[in-house]
Amino acid sequence: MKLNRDVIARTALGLLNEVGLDGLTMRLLAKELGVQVAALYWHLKNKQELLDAMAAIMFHELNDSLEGPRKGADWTDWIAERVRSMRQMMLSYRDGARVFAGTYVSESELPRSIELTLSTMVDAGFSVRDAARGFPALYHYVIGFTIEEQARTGTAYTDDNPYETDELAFDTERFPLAAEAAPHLFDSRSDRGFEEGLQVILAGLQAHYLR
Amino acid sequence: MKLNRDVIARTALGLLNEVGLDGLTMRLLAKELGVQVAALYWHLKNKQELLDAMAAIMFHELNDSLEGPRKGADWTDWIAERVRSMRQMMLSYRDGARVFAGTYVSESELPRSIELTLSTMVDAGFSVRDAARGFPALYHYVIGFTIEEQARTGTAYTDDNPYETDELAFDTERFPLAAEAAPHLFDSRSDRGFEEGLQVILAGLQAHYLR
DNA sequence: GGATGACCTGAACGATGTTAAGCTGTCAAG
DNA sequence: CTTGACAGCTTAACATCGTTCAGGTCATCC
Repeated sequence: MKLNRDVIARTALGLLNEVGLDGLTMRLLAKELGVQVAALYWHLKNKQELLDAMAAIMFHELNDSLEGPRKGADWTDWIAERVRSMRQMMLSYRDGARVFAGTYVSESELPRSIELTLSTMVDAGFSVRDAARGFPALYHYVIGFTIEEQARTGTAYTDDNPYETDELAFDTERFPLAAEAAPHLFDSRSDRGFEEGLQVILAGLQAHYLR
Repeated sequence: MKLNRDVIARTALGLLNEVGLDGLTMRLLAKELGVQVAALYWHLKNKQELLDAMAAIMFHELNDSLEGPRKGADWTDWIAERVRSMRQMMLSYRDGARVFAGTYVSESELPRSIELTLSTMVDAGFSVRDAARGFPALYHYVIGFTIEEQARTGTAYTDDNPYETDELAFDTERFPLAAEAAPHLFDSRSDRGFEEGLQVILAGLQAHYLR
């Protein structure tokens, strides 16, 4: 198999799910490709460039089949679905959020993705300014949520993951509200929590800009 | 000076601002403390425990002087101020968000901090459930925003930081909205963007739960 | 058929986190 | 006052990491 930037990055993403971000070494990646380590440096300047290429593929995966909303569809449905699929994309790779967040994507799909989002919101009544200022709230929410989500199940703690203490318990006497809220705060079905935050922010965009 | 977990972690936080997270090595930290590397492992099991200790201090710094809102004050003012100071705390250390996010804090201040937040929201009319489900939207927003913010000015790219291309320009023909929105999307005064997202989510909490 | 250049190997460099074994002082027990 | 234990450190080493560099191999073009 011919080696190139893209094959390397895809193989790296495959390995990511087996070994996690900290376990992803250049040597391991080279072995997986049946090649010596130094060969990778013919195609990539350094490891950061590998991570960028991985993030680019993730971004591509998210946006290449992206279409605008159907005529007449509610803008919130379309936006919500985009945000959900962004989380799902990151969740589909171990440490996916850490790889994706803060890695620059120069993909040509970036402007198209932005344009589609803006036009959907503008069609719904946002000004361009408001759409551009408002949407990042959702973007940063997904990033933050998913990073925290994956940190809880991540590799940072090989054993004794402190997040896995069953039901963080609060002192009912001193912290009655926290104790009552604990099942909601540490719900293991984090889909619920994600969805509710998403709805809150959508409601916020509506309330803050559309009336 | 006597060495202990706390002194080590505080020194590490001091070093962080000079060398960044990737530059923060155990050897450098030992040198700063006038001690041999292995000495650190008497006080810490491994580097992850150092990071946890650092995050714990950051959390402490944020919450030890925390007070509830004044009687009669608007709940959004108090919540907004907490969220702002959380961002400022993370910004006050290089790579602060990466250190803080996804690092478990077992501080005894955690329940008090949660209790204070919940009670403020409950006083404002939220049910305990809604407060517990709604507040994380803000929390995750700050995390995501600040991580991205610091990634843009971080150390991942020693030179040629691709975020610093002056004014990401979009093709005005093909992406008219994106081009028009560019000054808002890549505003270097990121305080503005942060504040607006914050207001959006607060409006969302209000709209989604309080009517 | 010899040169060129893309692509890869082989071997090394310095730096990293971490561990094992041994030294040193303090301080309580005898 | 001596002795022994133990906290706290040093010294030395290990495996592994990202990265570099000089030198190979092999198709391609003049």
